[in-house]
Amino acid sequence: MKKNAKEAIVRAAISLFNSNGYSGTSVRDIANLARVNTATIAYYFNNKAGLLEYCFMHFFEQYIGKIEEAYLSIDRGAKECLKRIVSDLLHYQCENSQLASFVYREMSMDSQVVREIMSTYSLKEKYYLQKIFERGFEWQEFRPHSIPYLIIQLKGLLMMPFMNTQYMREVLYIFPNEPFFEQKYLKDLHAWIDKTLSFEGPMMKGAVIK
Amino acid sequence: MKKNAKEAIVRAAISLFNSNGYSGTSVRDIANLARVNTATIAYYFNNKAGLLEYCFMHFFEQYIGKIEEAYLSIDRGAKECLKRIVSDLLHYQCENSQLASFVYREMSMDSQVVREIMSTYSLKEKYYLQKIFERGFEWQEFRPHSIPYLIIQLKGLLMMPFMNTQYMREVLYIFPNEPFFEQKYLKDLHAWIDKTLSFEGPMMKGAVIK
Amino acid sequence: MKKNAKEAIVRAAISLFNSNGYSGTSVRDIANLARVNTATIAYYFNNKAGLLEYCFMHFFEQYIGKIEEAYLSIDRGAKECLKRIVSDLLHYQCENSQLASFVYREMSMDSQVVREIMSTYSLKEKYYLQKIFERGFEWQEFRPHSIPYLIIQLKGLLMMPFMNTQYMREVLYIFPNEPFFEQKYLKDLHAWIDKTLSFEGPMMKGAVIK
Amino acid sequence: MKKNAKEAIVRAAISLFNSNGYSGTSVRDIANLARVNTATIAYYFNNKAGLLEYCFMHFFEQYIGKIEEAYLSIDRGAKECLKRIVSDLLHYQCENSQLASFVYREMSMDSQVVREIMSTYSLKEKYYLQKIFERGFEWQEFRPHSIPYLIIQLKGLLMMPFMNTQYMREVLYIFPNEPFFEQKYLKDLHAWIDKTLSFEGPMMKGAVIK
DNA sequence: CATGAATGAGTGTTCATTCAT
DNA sequence: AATGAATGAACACTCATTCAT
Repeated sequence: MKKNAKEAIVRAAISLFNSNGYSGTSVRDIANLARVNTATIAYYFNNKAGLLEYCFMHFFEQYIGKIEEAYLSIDRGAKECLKRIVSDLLHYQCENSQLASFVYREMSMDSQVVREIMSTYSLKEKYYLQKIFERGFEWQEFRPHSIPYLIIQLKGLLMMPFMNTQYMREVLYIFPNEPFFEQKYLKDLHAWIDKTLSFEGPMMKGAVIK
Repeated sequence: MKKNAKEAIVRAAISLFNSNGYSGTSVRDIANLARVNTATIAYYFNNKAGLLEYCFMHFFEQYIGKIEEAYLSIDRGAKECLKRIVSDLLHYQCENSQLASFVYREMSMDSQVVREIMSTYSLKEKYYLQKIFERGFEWQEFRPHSIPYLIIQLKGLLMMPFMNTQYMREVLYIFPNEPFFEQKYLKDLHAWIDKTLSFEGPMMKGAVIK
Repeated sequence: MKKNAKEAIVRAAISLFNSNGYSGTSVRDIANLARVNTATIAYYFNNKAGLLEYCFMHFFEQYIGKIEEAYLSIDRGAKECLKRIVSDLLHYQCENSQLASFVYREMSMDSQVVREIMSTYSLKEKYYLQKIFERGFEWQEFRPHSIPYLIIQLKGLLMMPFMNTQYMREVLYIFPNEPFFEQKYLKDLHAWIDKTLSFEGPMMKGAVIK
Repeated sequence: MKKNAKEAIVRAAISLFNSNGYSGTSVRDIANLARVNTATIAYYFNNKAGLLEYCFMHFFEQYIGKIEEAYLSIDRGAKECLKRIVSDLLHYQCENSQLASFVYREMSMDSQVVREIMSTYSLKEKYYLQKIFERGFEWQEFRPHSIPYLIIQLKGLLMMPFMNTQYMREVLYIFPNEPFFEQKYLKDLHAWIDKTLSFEGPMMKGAVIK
């Protein structure tokens, strides 16, 4: 247990950042929860900001990884590719719901630190989505539309369940970290791709390709 | 200028809470921006928490007001009613984008204060949406579907542009407080209602009624 | 009730000063208890210090008054006179136990304000007691002894029950504002005068005078 | 000097609490006098209240210790034992006059903190005094009398010189921390035991035992 | 590898007081 | 005669951070 103090710190940090926010969490709180000395955090991450940075990096490294990996299958069609991305990202969020929730929230703050980390990943994500949408328009899989507005909608649908998990649980009785949710919500996301984004449903794709 | 110190405080608070978060903002920062003394904040709102509460109340009072008002037109059809709600809420958010942005973010925190204020409004909102969806199913305007999952999607689409305005501006070049955005995004929301939520478009409704 | 706001303030002040001490009591607390506005206190007493001063003056004016009045009967013998003083002061303390308790405590602070008020009264008190003791020695009513040391003992015995009323009540089950206490304790004080201060008891006095 | 910051804080605290009272003293004042940082006080004592508690504990631990130690000699007679207690306590107070003065004053406040600490010690003290008085009555060393009333008088005589040292110095010209005072006042206390408490003087004890 | 001691800056809050009304 | 609005200064306390060990 004492061996990986670093991991314990990260775990504690994610949990507390998620409940109380970054500036609402003190390094002492984290240290207490992780059962290490306060100075140990400085030892591993230099700063409180360093710890935040580590969490963000950790999250987005994998986040972008999923997108990049799925993008390799672009040749099987834009819709197919997008569906896979949506599926993988949803799965990733479900598995790391606390981290996702906290990262999405903190992203919206004016922090210089966050801003710098984010920009790279945001641009990468935009790049891939843009590519896929353009391909979809070209091959007439998707209804022509403003790409930024599509990105908003897609991200809105994807992120929403993790932006306010407390509301999800206590008002809607939906539990985003249960496997049942993942299956069910994935269908809804695919429905959006099929109905709103695409021309008129899954069958169209075949017709066009031919 | 000295007359309405209270209003100045609220304006400053919304702005700073939006950029730095609630716990990332000190009452002294607010006081400085509002050009009043720190103690004046305590005089009007007792607490920093009291100021937060005031902002939340202010926001949700109007937010629910819009929904209640629009709900009166339920007899003209569920889809029509829902479209009006979406339109009004979007407009309200655009006009108060800072407040909306900050409220949506802070809602996701584990604060006891926020929790208590929220619960009432969240339940009211759910109540009206539920009524509308049920009516839509009954009159066969909407595809039958799990109501909570519809609420997530609707709220996701509605809230997303205001959850991370910085990302919107700097990555997607979309400016949620400009009138152009409102018009354009409203169409997308209506498209979701027509394509994904409803059976197959605006004309269907008449057909069914017949 | 609104007529004599001043009296209400004083009453509230005595009560709160007694429980929480002078610096432990805020003018807002006093104002709240007296059901007046905070500024009303400033109106009547200028200062918080002014209110304290008023309480002290009020207490010592009467305190010294009792001594002066009793001193008029010095010709009936020093012991007789001292017993009357002791009796009157004890009675006065019992009737104003809260005020007495608080004044005795606050006297021991290094406050400049208190110091100045006190000095006059302390010197007056000392003057009369000194006179009485000297007379007692001269007429051989009292055992010759250092006057300051006698004053300490006398004051110690007189003040003690009011210096820690909470201890009196909760540990010794003695209630200094009940009439029973006054009667009983007065006997003890007289006993001290008879046994320790005087030569050998009440009867001696007559013998000497003869 | 930097080594024992804790001790420096306690010394400074006792001095300032004594002059200005607990609530009249700010932690910054204490920190300045002790030449440490304000936060250092929180580091060692958590709270301002924690520092107060420490002072009280420190005082009463030794105070009760003196009583308990002296009580061991109860077999040599109640009067003898009581005289030793009085002697030891007087000596202890003289050596720690500032602390004693401040503790006695603060005891009379309605503070919850103080109340809790006190109760234990007050009861212990009462227990031993009661035992001694009862023994004294039984062996006919002491005049039968209500024990609580005896305790008041004894404590009044013992504590008085330290309850208002400023008055002692400036009005009576008595300096409670000088050795001369201790000797002289001890005689007075013994006189009270011999004259008022006991039957008729030191020799009586032997007579009764026979 | 990890920590206990200590800190300067900053936190939210409360204070006694003022002043136009 | 009495007050509501507003304040500057002070309050106890917590913060992230440093550094010798």
